[in-house]
Amino acid sequence: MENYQPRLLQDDLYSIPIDEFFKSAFSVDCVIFGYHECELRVLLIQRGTEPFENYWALPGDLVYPNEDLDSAASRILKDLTTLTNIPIKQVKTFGKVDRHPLGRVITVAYLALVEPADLAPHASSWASQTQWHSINEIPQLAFDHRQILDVSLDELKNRVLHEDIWSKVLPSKFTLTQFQEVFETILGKSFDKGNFRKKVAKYKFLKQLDEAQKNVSHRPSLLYTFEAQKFAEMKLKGFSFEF
Amino acid sequence: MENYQPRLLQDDLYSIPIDEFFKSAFSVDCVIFGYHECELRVLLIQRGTEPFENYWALPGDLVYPNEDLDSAASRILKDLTTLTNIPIKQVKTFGKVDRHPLGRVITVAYLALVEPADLAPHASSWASQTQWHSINEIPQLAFDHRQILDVSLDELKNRVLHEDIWSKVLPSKFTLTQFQEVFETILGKSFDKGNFRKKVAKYKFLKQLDEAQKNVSHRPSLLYTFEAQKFAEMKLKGFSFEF
DNA sequence: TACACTAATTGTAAATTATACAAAAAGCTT
DNA sequence: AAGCTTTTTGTATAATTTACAATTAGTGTA
Repeated sequence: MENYQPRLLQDDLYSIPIDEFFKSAFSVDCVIFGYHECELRVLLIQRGTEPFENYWALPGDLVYPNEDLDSAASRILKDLTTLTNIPIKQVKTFGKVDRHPLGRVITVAYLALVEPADLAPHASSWASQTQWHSINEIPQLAFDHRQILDVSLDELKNRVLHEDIWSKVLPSKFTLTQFQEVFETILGKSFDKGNFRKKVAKYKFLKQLDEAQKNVSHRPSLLYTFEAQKFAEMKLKGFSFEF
Repeated sequence: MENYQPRLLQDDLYSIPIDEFFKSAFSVDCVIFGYHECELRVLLIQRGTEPFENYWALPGDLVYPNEDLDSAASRILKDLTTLTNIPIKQVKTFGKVDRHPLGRVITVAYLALVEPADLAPHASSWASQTQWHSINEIPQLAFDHRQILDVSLDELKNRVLHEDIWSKVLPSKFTLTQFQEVFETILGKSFDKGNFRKKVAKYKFLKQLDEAQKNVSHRPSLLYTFEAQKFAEMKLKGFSFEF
């Protein structure tokens, strides 16, 4: 390691031994949003140890010395929710010197959107309490987690327009109304039903089935499926929703 | 530090002493784009030491133990360009286990857009060669810097539509043609002049001056200034360019 | 069986915006 | 004064958005 000297500032920096740079750690914090029937929630854990004992916090963990950053995020998501096929992507890294009371720890925030109903009741290997919290009723959070949550919520609004993470919270056959509700809930706006449907009809990745709802006390809706392949093609060409 | 135990996996992880987690380091790499007269370039340095000796690389440095992440990025930008009032914002963190041959080092990429003409010839405190490279002629880069550059270029295209970083590469009084050229160069498209101008005329943050170009051998263009205040207001309301 | 009820689906006219050009204007140059 | 170049304005058409209204297809009820 001795050759890797910081090179920009020669004067004061060279007086810091290189070992001092290798006394920090990094963690991953996961912002796991859950969408179910027009409700947006986030998964929080209650801490069982100091610092911030008993505070609610985003689920997170230190990254193993031999573990990729992305792998760490997937591991945490899986341990918490048992879900493995959910895309979890980086949001931002938080690196204030004093953000962790016990040492220099920077944390990388990751974001996922899941359907809570998909979760098997998760194993108790996790000591602390785990709970969904409505996005409008968030308790005081440990560390800088409130800031991380706010940034992640903005990022969620952005991603739902540019990526297909919304597809994970819809059943395999869904109505256009359900589709619309996902966007209305996450973006916090509402759209004219007729116009929304007309806009959406152009998208080739929504395929209409020869099948309709049953046992609803009104005109049954036609069902659609999501064709991930087609979406990927359009995304390559720069597609994004414009709601 | 002893209380901060990783909590997710209890079995194998608890056998790793906590100290092992504090043997990593993090660095900041700066992707400094330069725009000048329809040319987009990036600032690279040539490494003077192993690993990757003599390779071109993004300017970067380890983060001081007592230095915020954002501060480290500003420091590097300032040392390299002497510029201090340029916004430099995080792009993404790269954290593959093997990305650095000499140890576990994750790096946080930052992005800035500057006007090369603003740079005072920068001090020689930096040992290695520093050079602007056209975005279309990038040599082989050290580490995973090519990937970092690619991701950052995408991010630049995105940010130029959502933020006012373009304002730093225009003179304080500019023509609408100059304004248009910035977007054409960075986005890699071209726009109809008349239509572009009509669209842009609506934006209140572009203020027309009672002043025109001089000594040009054609009809002189009216000059405009950028009103950052107005832009900030519109951005709060969700404004972004739609080119 | 017919009628009411609900939400799905389709339709439409007006307003707005985008697009592709063309024409006119204003300096400098010769 | 005529020509050159780029700016600036204009315009007719096409395309899209918007705000509603009307119709439809089921279920539940009289």
